[in-house]
Amino acid sequence: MRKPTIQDVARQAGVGVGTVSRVLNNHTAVKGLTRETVLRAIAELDYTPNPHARRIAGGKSYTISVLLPVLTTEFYARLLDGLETAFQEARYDVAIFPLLDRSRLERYLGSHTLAYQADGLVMATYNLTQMFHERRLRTQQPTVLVDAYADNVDCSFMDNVVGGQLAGEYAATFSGALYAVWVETELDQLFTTRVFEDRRAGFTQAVQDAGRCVQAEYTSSFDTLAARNTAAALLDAAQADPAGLPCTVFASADLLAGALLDEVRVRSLTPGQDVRIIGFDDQPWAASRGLTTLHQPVESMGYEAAQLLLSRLGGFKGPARARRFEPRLIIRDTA
Amino acid sequence: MRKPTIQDVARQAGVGVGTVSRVLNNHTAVKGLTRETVLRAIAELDYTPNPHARRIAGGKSYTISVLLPVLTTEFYARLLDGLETAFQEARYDVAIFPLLDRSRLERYLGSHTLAYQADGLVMATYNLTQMFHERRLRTQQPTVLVDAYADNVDCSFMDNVVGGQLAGEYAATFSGALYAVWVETELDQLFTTRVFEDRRAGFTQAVQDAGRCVQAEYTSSFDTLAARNTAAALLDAAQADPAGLPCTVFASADLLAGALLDEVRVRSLTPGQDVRIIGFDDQPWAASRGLTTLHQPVESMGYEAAQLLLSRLGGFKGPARARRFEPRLIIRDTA
DNA sequence: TTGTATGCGTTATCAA
DNA sequence: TTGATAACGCATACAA
Repeated sequence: MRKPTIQDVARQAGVGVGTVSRVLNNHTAVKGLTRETVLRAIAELDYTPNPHARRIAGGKSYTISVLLPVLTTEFYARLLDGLETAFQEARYDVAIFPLLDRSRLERYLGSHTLAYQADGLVMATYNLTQMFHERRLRTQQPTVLVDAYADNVDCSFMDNVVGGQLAGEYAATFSGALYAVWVETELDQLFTTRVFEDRRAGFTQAVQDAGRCVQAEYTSSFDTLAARNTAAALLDAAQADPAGLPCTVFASADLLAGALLDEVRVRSLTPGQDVRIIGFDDQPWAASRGLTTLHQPVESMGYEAAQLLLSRLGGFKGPARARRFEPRLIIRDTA
Repeated sequence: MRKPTIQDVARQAGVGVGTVSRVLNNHTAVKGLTRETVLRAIAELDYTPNPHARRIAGGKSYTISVLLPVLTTEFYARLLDGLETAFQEARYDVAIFPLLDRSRLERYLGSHTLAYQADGLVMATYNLTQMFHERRLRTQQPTVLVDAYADNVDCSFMDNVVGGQLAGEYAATFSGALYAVWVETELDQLFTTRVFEDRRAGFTQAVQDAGRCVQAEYTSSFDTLAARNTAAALLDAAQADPAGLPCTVFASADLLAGALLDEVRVRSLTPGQDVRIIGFDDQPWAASRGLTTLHQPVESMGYEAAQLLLSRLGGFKGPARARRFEPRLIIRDTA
């Protein structure tokens, strides 16, 4: 059976197509009663507007392309949630371009689909911007950065420096040795982010300000095996040092904190007592494991990024804006 | 400046719009000369057809939705490559729906976008099909499975049983003990696949057929730390056993093989001599590390899946077809 | 083999 | 506030 069109709805409601269209788009106040009638007709016919027709008539694609690396899925799932919620509210489609690797990025940039496919671009990785600039791809479309910061571009970012500071301030309240585990900066420049550097900077600053110093710092790649080995090395050192325990460890990502928690347990040490642990990210398992960590308002960051872009699409011409979000310390059992 | 339309091209080429359209779609032989003229005009104007107009005029979306889990990115990047190549040739767009988690699946199924957005569906995970059936979502659209098999649905799949057999046959040619490491079946039912069970079945069969038996089997989750621990346990056992070395190990995924290779090196054993290793997947690093492994024609599998779907879209009405692809043993240094 | 005309389902413009 | 109607850019049936 044929899909109902706006014509069918208009007929059913006994109004003109224009009116239906206006209801659909929340246009200039359609009179309450008429609006009701139209909405009822829409419901009765189970009508869904044809997006393609809308696109050609409107001369826009009503689509936003989101370029995002596929890495720590949890984070990006939440980010997408925020983005999609906002865009759906504005009747925009979201086309996701998962950057599985560099060759796929090339593919997207090469394909002309971006030209027609998108009214705007969301880029969820810092270096992508650089790439766009380098390659003179100063994309025609309005662009917004999420979870990244750059001048002259709208962006919605997480203040990882503050996150690190919160961790540092809290860690400094505990007596005993202070340790920190950092994430090795990735080699792949495409997906490089500054988040870990930022967390480190904030933490170091806060610890210094508190007149404390870090006993030892460790670095691990973002990988369970490496994290576990690093945890073991850290605990070896702490246990060997007469003044090493109790100690407080800032693990700059929950993945690292989890590995440390495992290793602490294996050694029959008590988390939160012998070894206090502060993570970062508030992964889904963090609550059940009692991990003290920093929670990031990722959805809000995504939602706001979308709003920034939508305002550009709505004609906003002002200078680039930056929206800052702050992680929040969640105190649980481990510290 | 306005984007050129098909009208502009027709004017520039001195032909009718119909002719331009025909050239665009490789329709009924347009005379060679006319074709040339049109193509030149297209090039001169740097014309790109407006996909939205095409969609509404054609009454189709010319878009294929691809639902795929985001797991072993390497594999899916290659799979997408095969799919996109085929669909691009047929002037179909590909909309990717990365299933980061279950809630996102719900989102896709719930949103009406699939209805208009796709003429066909590619599903890259076995259980998705089940879900579609269970939820009576017997999708209106023609559907094809990739890297999965089911009755009554077109599918293009990798024969992991044969892959396991090849590994088993080759392993059986070596004297000494035989070991195997399997991947723990994932708990998340959504993304469950049968690939590891299949590899195991094939391997076991081949080893039995060769009159050999497996000394010991190990299971590991798909994770570097777990893999490394498993490798250590295996080598502990082998080294403790007077007849344990030299031995041959089938690691049913390169991730496991890599961890084993690391552990072998750490113990100053010689891969390919003390411990022969056969992996599975042929990851990008496999060649440089000399890993003997099974290579899967993933791109071809994707390409063929696309062809199956395209033939349905072209009106093919026959019964469900299944295209089978076989892994190929790549012998390098480790075995 | 090619050109012309019509239709696709919206949005936007202009009257009413 | 609403209805009628002209775009939007392409595919396709039909005519030439």
